[in-house]
Amino acid sequence: MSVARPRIGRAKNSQDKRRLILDSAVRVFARQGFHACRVSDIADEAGVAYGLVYHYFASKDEVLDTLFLERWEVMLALIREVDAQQIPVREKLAAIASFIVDSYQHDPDLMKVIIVEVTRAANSFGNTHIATIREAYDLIGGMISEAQAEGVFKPEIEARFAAMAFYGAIEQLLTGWIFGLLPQGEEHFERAKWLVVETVCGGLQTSDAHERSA
Amino acid sequence: MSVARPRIGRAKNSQDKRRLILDSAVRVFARQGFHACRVSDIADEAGVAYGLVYHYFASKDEVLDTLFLERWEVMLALIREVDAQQIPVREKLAAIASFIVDSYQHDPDLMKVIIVEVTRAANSFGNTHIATIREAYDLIGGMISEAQAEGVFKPEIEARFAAMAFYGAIEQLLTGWIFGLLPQGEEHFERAKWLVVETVCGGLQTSDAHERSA
DNA sequence: CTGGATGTTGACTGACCAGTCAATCTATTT
DNA sequence: AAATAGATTGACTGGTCAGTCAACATCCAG
Repeated sequence: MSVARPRIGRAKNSQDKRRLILDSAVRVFARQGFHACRVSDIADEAGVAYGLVYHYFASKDEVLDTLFLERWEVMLALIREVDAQQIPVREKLAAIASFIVDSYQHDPDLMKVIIVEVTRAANSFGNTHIATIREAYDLIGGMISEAQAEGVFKPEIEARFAAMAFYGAIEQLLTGWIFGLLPQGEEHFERAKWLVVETVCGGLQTSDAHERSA
Repeated sequence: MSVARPRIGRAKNSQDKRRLILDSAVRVFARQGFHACRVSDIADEAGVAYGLVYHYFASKDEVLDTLFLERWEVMLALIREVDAQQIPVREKLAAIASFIVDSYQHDPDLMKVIIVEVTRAANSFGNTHIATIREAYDLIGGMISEAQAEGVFKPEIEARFAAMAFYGAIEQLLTGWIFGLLPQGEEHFERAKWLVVETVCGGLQTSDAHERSA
C-alpha cells in the first residue's frame, strides 16, 4: 500500500502548489497587469512564501508563458479537431467562436491576461509566442480557403485576411467585456457567438449561398 | 516688426523641440515598447538632454498620453464628419476603415503604439482613456443603429456589438501587419479596406439589400 | 546692454523589485 | 531513528530607472 501512494501523495501536493501559484497569478495579472504587479503579489495572493514561486518557475516571465501556453494549446487542439470534421465552414467557425466565448465566460481573468498581455503585446510576450499564436490564425485561414475552393465563400477575399478579421472581431468582443463596454451575461455571450458568425459568414458567403439561406 | 515675430520665432523653436521629442518617442515606443524603454532612450533618439523631456512633459506617461490623444482626436473628428454626411452606411464604414488603414500606412509606428500600448492595454493607459476610446465605438454603433432603423441592416444584430466586431476586425488587420503576419504594401492596404467593409456589411445587410447587390 | 524668462544640460537620488540563497521544515525510505 | 530529498521560508542584494535639481545657455523686452 505504501509503495507508490506516498510518492503520488507528495507529487500531488507539489502539483497543487504549482497550480495554486498559477491560479493566483491569473488573478493578480488580471487585476494589476503583468508589468505593474510584483512577484510578491503573486506569492501573497497564493498565501505562500516569495521564494516558492521561484521553486516552481524560473522567472516571472515563465509564469505567464505557462498560463498562455496551457490555454492556447487547448484552443489549438479544439481548432484542429473542428477542422478535421466534415461539417460546413459556418459550423466550424461557430465552434471556434463558441470555444473562445465560453473560455471567457468560464475564466474571464485568464482570457483577459492572455489577450492583453500576450496575444496583443507586440513588444513582449506576443513576439516570443508569435509562432504559436500564428498557428491558430493559419488554421482558421485554411478553413476559409477550403470553403472558397468549395464555392461556399467568395474567392476574391484573401483567406488569411478574412481569418484575421474573424478572429479580431471575437477578440474585440472579449475586449469590450474586459473594459466593461459591453453588457455581459449568459444571454449576451450566446448572442455574441451567433453575431460574429452571422456577420462574418454573411459577408464571406457567395451570393448563391445567400439566396439559398434567404 | 519686432512686436510679435520674435515671440513666434521662439515659440516655434520650442514647439519644434516638443514635436521632436514626441516623434522620437513614437519610434522608441514602437521599437521597444513603452514599459521596456527608458526615458533616456527617448532623449537619445531625439538628440536632446534627458532633462529636456521633463521640461516639456510632466512624466513618461504624459508623453504617451499626448501621442494617443493627438491622434485619437483626429480620428474622432473624421468619424463625426463622416457621420454627419448623407451617404450610405457602407460608405461611412468604408471611410472609417480607410482612415485607419491610411493612418497605419502613413505612420505605422504611431499606430502600433496607440493600438498596443493604449487601445488594448486594459490595465494601464487603456483604462485611463476608456471614455475617449469608447466615443469612437459609440459613434460607429450609432451609424449601424441608424442603418438598422432605415432597414438597410438587419435589426436583430445589436449595433453596439456589431460596432465592436467591425472595429476589432480592422485593428486585427493592423495587428497582422504589426506582427509581420500579413503582407504589406499599397495594394494589400487597399484590398484590406475593401475586405473589411465587404465582409462586415455583407453580413449585416438585410436579404433585400443582398438581392439588390447581387 | 542688462535683467528676467525661458530653454537646456546631465549628474544624482531614492524607490523599487526580480532573483538568490542559506536555513529550516516535512515526508519518505531504510 | 537517521539519512536523504524535496518543499518552504523570507531577508538580502544588485541593478535599474523615473523624476529632481542646480547650474549654464540663449533669447527678448525695455
